[in-house]
Amino acid sequence: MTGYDLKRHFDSTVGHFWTADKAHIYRTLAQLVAEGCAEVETVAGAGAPDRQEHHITAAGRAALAAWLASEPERHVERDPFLARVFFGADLDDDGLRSLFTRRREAVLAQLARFERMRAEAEASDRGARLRLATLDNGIAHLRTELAWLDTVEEEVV
Amino acid sequence: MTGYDLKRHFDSTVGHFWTADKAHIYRTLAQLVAEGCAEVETVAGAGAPDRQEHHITAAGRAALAAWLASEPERHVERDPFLARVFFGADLDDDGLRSLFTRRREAVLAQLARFERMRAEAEASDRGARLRLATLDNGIAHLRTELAWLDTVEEEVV
DNA sequence: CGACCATAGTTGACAAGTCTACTAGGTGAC
DNA sequence: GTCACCTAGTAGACTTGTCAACTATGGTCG
Repeated sequence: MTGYDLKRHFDSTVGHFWTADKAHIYRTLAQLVAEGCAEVETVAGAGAPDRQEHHITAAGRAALAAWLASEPERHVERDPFLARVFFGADLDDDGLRSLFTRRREAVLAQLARFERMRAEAEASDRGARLRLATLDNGIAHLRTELAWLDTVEEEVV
Repeated sequence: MTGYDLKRHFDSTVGHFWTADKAHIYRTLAQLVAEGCAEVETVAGAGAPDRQEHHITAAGRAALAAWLASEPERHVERDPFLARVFFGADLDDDGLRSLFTRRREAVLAQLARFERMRAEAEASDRGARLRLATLDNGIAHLRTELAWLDTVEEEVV
């Protein structure tokens, strides 16, 4: 893929568990090439600028395999919504209700996007099933978030 | 609180949705004081080093209120476990099973910690109920993760 | 014809956050 | 008595990631 392709993939398919800035993508690609994990092939663009297509090398595959088998790095949690709930007592009733309402709307919108993607997806082989499973993970957590919002709004507001 | 107190609170009560490095905490406190959002009071330590107790100022309360009412920043997701699942087709069966098993163990351990905290907690006033709600949010998502793991392991492995 | 949009990529300056090592006093174990 | 650990805080170097601006080319819309 090119950096541009990668950016689009990050924004669409894996965006719910991994985001990336394009400046970061291009710099990381350059680093991967410098490390011998990827190779670049310049392809003349058809009615568009030239594309710098990046291909994984044998060394890159080995590095990927090592990373896949390694212990997942501890995920740094940082949820600005929950942080607001934590200090929610400093909000008035309207502010608190608004906080929950906006959250619900954002979750519902995200859920609708995911379910549309889910409907269009195919679980042809194991790889596709696993990629689909990450989407199902997102959907399951969004539904949990909605159920939790229901309980909290009933109990607290 | 002192930076030291804050570090302990981050690690215990809010760690599941907001982590912090102590170097970062001390620097942020210094910045808050420089901005007039906090004041420092040096308290002689009782059988321990002096404590730099930080107290919120009126300006700090105003900034907190503004932040509470503001739109929650878009949370940057970055989940190293789901990233591995996404590329899981490049793992052999044992590797994939091990990935899920280790995840399940980590989730169960975290869930046990949260449920112990939940049992010890009291929902005395609205503030306490809201803080408890953030814990319940963590518990709900951990249970969802376990249920999802069950489904995935049945379907894919 | 000009405005705007999509493709494709680059760069500098920053902000955010982490790692490591350090100072320094008091407590408890062996 | 010395070693490890807890409290409490500081500081430099570093990595990571973001923002904003920039260069290009070609196509569509009014």
